[in-house]
Amino acid sequence: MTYSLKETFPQGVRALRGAPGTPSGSATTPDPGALAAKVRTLAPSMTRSMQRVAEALAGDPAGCAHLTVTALAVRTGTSEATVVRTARLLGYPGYRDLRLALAALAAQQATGAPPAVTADIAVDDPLGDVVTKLALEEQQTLADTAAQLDMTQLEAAVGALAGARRIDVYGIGASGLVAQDLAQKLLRIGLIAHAHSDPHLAVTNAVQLRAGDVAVAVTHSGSTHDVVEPLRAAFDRGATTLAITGRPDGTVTQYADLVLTTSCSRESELRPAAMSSRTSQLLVVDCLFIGVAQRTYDEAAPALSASYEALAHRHAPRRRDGD
Amino acid sequence: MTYSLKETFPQGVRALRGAPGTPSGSATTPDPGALAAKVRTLAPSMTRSMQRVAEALAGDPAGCAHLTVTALAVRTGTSEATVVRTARLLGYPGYRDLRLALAALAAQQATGAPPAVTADIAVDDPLGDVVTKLALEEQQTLADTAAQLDMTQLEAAVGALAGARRIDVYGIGASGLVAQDLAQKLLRIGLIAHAHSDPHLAVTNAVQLRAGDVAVAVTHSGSTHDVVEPLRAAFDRGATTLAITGRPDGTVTQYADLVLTTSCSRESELRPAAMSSRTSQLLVVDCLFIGVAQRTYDEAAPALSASYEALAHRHAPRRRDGD
DNA sequence: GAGCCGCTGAAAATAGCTTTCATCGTGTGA
DNA sequence: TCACACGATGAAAGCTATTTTCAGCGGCTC
Repeated sequence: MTYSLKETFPQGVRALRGAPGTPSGSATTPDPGALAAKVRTLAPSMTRSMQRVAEALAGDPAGCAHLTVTALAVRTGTSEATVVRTARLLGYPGYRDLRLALAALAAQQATGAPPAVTADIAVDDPLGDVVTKLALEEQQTLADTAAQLDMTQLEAAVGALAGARRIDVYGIGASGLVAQDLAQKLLRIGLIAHAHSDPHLAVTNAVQLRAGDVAVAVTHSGSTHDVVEPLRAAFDRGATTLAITGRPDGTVTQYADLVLTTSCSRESELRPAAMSSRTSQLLVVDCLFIGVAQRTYDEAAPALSASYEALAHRHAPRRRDGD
Repeated sequence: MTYSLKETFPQGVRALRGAPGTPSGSATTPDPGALAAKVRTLAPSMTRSMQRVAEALAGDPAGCAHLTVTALAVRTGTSEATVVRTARLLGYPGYRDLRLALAALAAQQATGAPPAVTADIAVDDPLGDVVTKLALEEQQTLADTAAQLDMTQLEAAVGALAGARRIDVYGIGASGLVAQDLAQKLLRIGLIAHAHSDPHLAVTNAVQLRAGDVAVAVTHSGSTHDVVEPLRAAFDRGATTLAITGRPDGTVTQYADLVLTTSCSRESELRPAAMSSRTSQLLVVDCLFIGVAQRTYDEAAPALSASYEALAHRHAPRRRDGD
């Protein structure tokens, strides 16, 4: 099987440093649950006709599984080419494989409990409903994120971080907090990590990096200039660069050796995507943290306890546990 | 689709009246579970090579789902024709459809027996397990938090924030990020909110508060001195004080008019409670935010859009969405 | 031991999937 | 405002995978 994929990845450049994005189809069944999430994640980067196809897929996976490329093209009022393009964007080598995943998904849905659909949070929802809906949405986001996380990239990212001489993390706004969270955690296990939210300082720091260092960019949009620039600087200096983004097609991935994609829950007016992406980002951060802690256990464990001890007296009478 | 079926049903007549044995392809999922049984039932009526194929199918449905006719023929040491014949005998119009059913079956099997048990994350867990376990744990935390949240207190807190002249949020370390998150969100909907992580500045600010202002303390331990002090100062000055804490018996609640309790998931060595409390805290913060946004919708909505507009140009070429 | 029957796989035929390419619409810069 | 460039799109060519055909071969019967 030799799929050329020419049309899908025409950029070419990235390939030199190992193109990210492909969901490393190695696993026997790459969890079909990821499909719905992927559709949502990638929808913004789709063209109109591709969105029509994606919509049909998400709407009736079981039905679509029975259709040939041509049939699906007709049903969605598009062409075979578009259907195949959509399949590629969703991470499958071609329509054939998408169809298999679709069948699997349909089976899972049929087996699994009824979806328990969460309606959008409305302006006049009573507070009790808000809590419930929010919790469910976030739970969904977590499941989606876990399902579509590229384990190969994650492994590589953990490896890079664990062996890094120095780690810089860039993030602005809400993503800035996630960046800080990552840096804080890594510091606690004895790594040299810093989060930068000031764009100028970030770039200033980035140009100090070199091979063996790691730079991490956290951005939901994938194109936040103030975050892309530092990463680019680090990339140019030869540091290993990692992007944690909700948009695998964003500009940030051009300068990222490794990409970890976050998925966003349904957005609503009161709760825009940028705000709900946090959950997903934090899960990724935690995975990175635990991964690194495992790899460097001998140094991480004492470092972790040490930081508790250090903070213990900061708490009033009662028991110790760091905040 | 025009399958001639000549070899399998050479009688010709039956086809006209709807051949039996065909799993009535109309149904969305023709029950893939039946496959194993069918193999057993039909095995006696199979030729030797067909049995070899059927055996392979029953033995490793997931694996076979990935194979083309040719590949399966090779694996079973038979020919394409035999594979197709087997598929027909099993009741599918052709190999293509058998393959779909196979994928569905594999998915069902995978879903049916998921370990589900959230054992502690161990040092030697493979990364894939870590991701799954983490996601499950966090989901559990969210459910727990939502379940035990005191709606009366939440209502009251939302009311206080919505009508506040000025809002101060105190938090240190990991909780400091949550504090910042709350402040950022409230700022976006036009409230005057600030997060303080510097204990001295926090106290300095706290003593400026008075009735009509709101002070929020975020602390997992409930007794972080650097957070309790500012809240106490605010409390003494007559401001409305809110504590978001995991320990409703902590010292912080002594100076809190309102208390929102967060719940923490099981802690493990690699993932101490302080670190996992974040999820719960953030859910509470989001509930507060949405609650306030609902109450002040007329001002909140435009303020929210305004902040997107303001940030839009910060993103490189592609479509807008704030970080 | 010879003839018949039907299983079997090689290869031809076809259906379905993938790629290419020309066209069209849209947004951009002069 | 117009010309230009670029990306999206579908028609059709090209190719792969599936299906069908058909000749050969082995076993079974007489």
